[in-house]
Amino acid sequence: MSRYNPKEVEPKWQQRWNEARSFETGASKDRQKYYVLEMFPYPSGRIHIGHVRNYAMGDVIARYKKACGYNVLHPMGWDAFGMPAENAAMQTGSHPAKWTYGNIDIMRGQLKQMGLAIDWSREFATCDASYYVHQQRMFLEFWQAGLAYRKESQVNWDPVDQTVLANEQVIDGKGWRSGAPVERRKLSQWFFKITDYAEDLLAALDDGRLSGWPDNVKLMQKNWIGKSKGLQMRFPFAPDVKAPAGFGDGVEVFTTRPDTLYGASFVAISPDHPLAAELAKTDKDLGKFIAECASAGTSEEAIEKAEKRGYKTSLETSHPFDERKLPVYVANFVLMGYGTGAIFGCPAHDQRDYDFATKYGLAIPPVVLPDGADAATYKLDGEPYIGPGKIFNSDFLDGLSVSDAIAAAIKKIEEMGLGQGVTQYRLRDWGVSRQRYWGCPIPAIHCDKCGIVPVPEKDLPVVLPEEADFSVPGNPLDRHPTWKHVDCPQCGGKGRRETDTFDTFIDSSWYFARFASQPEDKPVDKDVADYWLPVDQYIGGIEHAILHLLYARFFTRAMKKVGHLSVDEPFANLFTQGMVVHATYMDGYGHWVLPEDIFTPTEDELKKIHATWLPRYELGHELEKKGPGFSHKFSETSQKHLERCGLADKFTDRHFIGTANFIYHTGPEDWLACKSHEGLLLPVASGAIEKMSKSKKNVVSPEGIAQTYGADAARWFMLSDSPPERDVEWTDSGVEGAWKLINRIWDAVSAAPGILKTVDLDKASDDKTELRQATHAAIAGVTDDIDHFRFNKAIARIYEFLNALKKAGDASDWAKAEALSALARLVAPFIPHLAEECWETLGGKDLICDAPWPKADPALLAKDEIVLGVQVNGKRRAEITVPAEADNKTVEEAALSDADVKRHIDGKTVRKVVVVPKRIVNIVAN
RNA sequence: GCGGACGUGGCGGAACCGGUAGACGCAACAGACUUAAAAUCUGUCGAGGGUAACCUCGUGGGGGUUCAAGUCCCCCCGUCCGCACCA
Repeated sequence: MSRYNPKEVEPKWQQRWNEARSFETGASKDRQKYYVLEMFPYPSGRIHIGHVRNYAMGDVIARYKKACGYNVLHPMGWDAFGMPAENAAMQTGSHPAKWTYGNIDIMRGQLKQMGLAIDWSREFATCDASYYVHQQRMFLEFWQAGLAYRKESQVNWDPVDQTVLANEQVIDGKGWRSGAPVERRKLSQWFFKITDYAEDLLAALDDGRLSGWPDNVKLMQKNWIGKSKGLQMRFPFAPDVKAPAGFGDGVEVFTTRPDTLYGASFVAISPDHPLAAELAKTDKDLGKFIAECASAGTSEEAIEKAEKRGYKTSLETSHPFDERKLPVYVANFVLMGYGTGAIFGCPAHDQRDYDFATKYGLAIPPVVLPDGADAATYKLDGEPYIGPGKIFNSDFLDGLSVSDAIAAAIKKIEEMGLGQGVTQYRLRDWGVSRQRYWGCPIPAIHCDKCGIVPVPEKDLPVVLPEEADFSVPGNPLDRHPTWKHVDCPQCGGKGRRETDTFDTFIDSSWYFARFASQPEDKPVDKDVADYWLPVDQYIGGIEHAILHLLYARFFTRAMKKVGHLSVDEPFANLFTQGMVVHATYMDGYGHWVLPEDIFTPTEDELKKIHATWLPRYELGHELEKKGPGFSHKFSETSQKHLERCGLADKFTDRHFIGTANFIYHTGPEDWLACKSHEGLLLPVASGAIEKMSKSKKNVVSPEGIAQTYGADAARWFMLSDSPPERDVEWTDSGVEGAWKLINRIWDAVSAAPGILKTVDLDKASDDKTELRQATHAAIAGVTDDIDHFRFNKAIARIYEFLNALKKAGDASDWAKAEALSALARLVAPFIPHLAEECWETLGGKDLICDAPWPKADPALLAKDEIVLGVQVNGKRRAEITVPAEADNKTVEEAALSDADVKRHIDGKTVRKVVVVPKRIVNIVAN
């Protein structure tokens, strides 16, 4: 019996699959299709273990569905545009294209080593002109169809890097790379009209079109779209007010609480509101106030702390229902981007309005009376009342419930012609312009005469210039000496290319459609795309729950509108897998340490470490307990050591001890060890188990694992321990366990070489031995578990099956052959290389990746006898064995005559016997 | 602040519609094989009590519904995630 050697076996089968083109998807449409897709990777350099988990899951599904007879599409490509390539160019001078394609070559090789059942013939990168040309084409179509437009908008501008930053790239009001305070600027940008689909994107979440999506993702999308119904209405200026030019009608506000209109005591507009800008022209102090608001931080913290501030303008509006006049403020807490950028303030029933009114001494009249309160004596108790109740102090609304009053107020305002009920969304149009080089060029030309003009179809693709200067910040396309200078396609005069490129989220918004069909002259061949779409199973990280998935859903609708697709929803079933996490390690100097550099010290080594490091440790503890500025008396040994090293006085230095911060929290007896560059022994403490990241060095390389244990072991372990949607901790003992399993399977198989040639499994057997029952239970269980994405349970069942197989030493050859044949096929989706090797050794026909999935025989799943638990007064007291088909009466008699049961009901009267068929018997006695 | 998910042995986790809590794996311990170690194999493995059969307790805490609760309901505690001045 030879030991299993993945280093030889894995490449051998990868080559066979390649030669047989096992995973290239045919064009035949006669079989039922199944499209399984994992979110494609960004080519950052090397694959990491998280990729392995992601692609292993998709691979299980792909291989399983293929075995079940589906026409499976399982492609791979590269999300290849993006900032890291440009950053690399700035740092190393390597061109983004060279960097990106180089990484792709490396990562493709690594993925192939994983033995994934991927149709590599469909591979592409989004930075291929042959891909993005269609993106440009579709942009022009969207533009024509009114789905793309240009407008001025506020952006986060990094004055050092000279680029627009996404909100996520602004940290505490500063640019994430430059650290410079971010400015808000108005820029003319391209937008996609995703708000056109707000209602449908929302509706599909609930109407069954996305029944295959996890609830949490649907909820996040729902919140993101943020639908709210309310009233948009106008507050006319008071008769004696001179309205500013262009604003004669008054102030347009949005509210979800028109029931509280009688509680209004002010009107507030956003500092970014056009009316504010107009007023600032003649009011310097207001201009100053607006500037202050603009420079305030946009971080969470800043918003949290930001005080409600307002500037009282000279304007006043009339209340629509009574004689009151309401002052108009410019207020920092009113957002221009939501609603109309203006509100009416009802301090009694809104926290923000309450804070504001308190600060500026405005009236706070209550208009909602909580149930059970007395209208005559009711007073607010230091805070606004947000809950339900009856409206009062409100004339025609008095006595109505909140919801009835909302309807009544809207009706009245509509009758008065001051506004109408509207639906608002939090979702805003998708700004897609980026001042970057490494992205898809936007095919538009600016002409002084003709305005903005589309690049004619025949001139597509607009490709990036190869030469570009990355040595200074800013957009290399904009400062390129020649690229942007072109003639206007309309008038032939001098024009300039659009130098912004597309947000890379666009690239990933339709790649799944391109995988299905790749004609040269259009984005997709509609017939072929209609066959493959939607993706039957999409798999990826929860971090894409909102943006990527929402954009892809929008893009699919937009592609449908311009005639490329027939579906609304791109992904029928979505699975969000957890991350791979790993313990972090830090040495005594406070440096992160790679797991592979750590070892368990011998006793001698530990003594040496203690001699040097215990004083620091002690000190650290004291510092933790007492805070800085304490005096500490060292133990005698520590003191001697310090003096000998000349460190005695240094230990009062906070910085010095700070370096050892991490190790204070671990007992010295638990210290691990590593060696410094100079070869010195250092203590190492293990810390939080976190997402693997380069900066914390808690990474393991998939290549290293594959070298030691093989790709199969890595795949098996990634799927075995935790449920797929949860995080899994990478541990050495875990992979070793997987490696053991591989050898156990190999041992079982190699004890019966050629058994599938000597035993004819087509000849039926009426054998009903335990092994056969175990075989069919395993088939049924594993099948069900894979169908429900429970890979960890499927794996547990395979272990159980393997244990049963080992115990069944005396089973017939026929039963053994059946068991081994099933075993190989059941493990094939998880550990495909070993499965092929087993299949060959057993004497199976052809490749196992083409073999059909085993079928469970229902006759063998049904057991003749079952074991039932018997409870007395709800506590389990005995077990009885009864025929599976025994009726309740027989079961009851068997239970009552059991010796243990008799003992427990001795001296009591049996009141009731509950028999739950095939589950349990409960005897109630007292 | 709003919304959501989760909490089970030393660890990762099973437990389907409320029906024998702890499947399977890891770690640990004992034994076999070995000059020895590794590997492998066999066994033990929630806590407490008992020679034993067995008994008591036990799914974050408290209460409730039920013949029966990890599972359902109410309250509390804790962890994680999303959104966040959204009118």
